[in-house]
Amino acid sequence: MATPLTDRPGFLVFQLGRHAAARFAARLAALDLQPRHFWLLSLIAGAEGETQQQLADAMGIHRNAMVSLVDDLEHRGLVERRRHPADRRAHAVHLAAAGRDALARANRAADENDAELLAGLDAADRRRLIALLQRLAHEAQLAPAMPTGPDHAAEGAPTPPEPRGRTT
Amino acid sequence: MATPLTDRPGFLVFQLGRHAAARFAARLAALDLQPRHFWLLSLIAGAEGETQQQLADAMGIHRNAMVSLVDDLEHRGLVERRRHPADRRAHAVHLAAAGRDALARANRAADENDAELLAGLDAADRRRLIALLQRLAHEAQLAPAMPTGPDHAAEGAPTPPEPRGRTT
DNA sequence: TATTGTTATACTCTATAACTATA
DNA sequence: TATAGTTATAGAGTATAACAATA
Repeated sequence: MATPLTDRPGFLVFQLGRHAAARFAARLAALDLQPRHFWLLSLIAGAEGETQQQLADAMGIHRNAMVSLVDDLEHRGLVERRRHPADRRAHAVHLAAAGRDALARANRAADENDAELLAGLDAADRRRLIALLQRLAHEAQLAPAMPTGPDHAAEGAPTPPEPRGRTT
Repeated sequence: MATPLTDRPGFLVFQLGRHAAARFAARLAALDLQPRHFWLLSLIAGAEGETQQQLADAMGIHRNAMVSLVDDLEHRGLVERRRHPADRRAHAVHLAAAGRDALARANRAADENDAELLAGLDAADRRRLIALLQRLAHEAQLAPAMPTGPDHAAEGAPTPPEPRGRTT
């Protein structure tokens, strides 16, 4: 007998991730933002002045896709592209004052979203679930997504193992 | 202080879901299948003869998108569209013999994928995590995705609360 | 010679509307 | 009048290649 779909952790995280992202997108629409914008704003707030390449690595996307993402936020006046102090090819991406406000509002929307997602769990189970998910993310070597200290130079952001969808 | 991204359950399930889906897609590519095909095959195997509309509801997609999905599997000889016994507008979607074989192989790929995802957890923690995720999915009223009994007529598949991404 | 940011292109996916045949 | 399936269309997202500037 095959494992039922609903007993598969991979399927469950996929389905829950899609659901959470859709709900979050609906909430963020009032702020004219998308979940990826919130992710990027959070990254920049946690490490100001990083290059677009570094930010793209942290989000697991290509640097080409990062261009339009930074464009979006810059046109809204939420971030700034400055000259990189050490590399004239690169931009140093910084948070603008309006970006801090927008991030604060988006964080409140994320709080609501997480509260809704965890509605059926008590405090102890919430802690257990988050700890287990963090262990999975760590084991999968997913980008830390928010470097907390000054010691995050070169070892992060492993190259994803070519998750191509099609062979044709 | 705002909650770090990596402490947010919504972000964690999103990131892990994306990762698991990408890894699974890479494994399934050898079978010329995508994760959504596996999902659909599993649904049909669990409830033969359902209409495309019912299958679309279970997967949380529009019936328009279901057409090409069933087309894909039918062209590969994995499923069959038969006349619905009670409604001549509808198709009854059934699994072909080759579909059972393909599903068995895809289930083995899913087993590998889940094992990789859970690599860092012992058996007890795996059970705890799956149980917690199932409670979240149940609370979010996500489609059961695999009706186990004959008593799943009309009450399932709640309409998703318009998760539109854009206002413009 | 390699890397950063950028643009262009094609491809996939999604969302919506319309049409038909049935109910 | 409403629903199941289908088709067509436009939009968004993704992946790849190429280029200029700089390392």
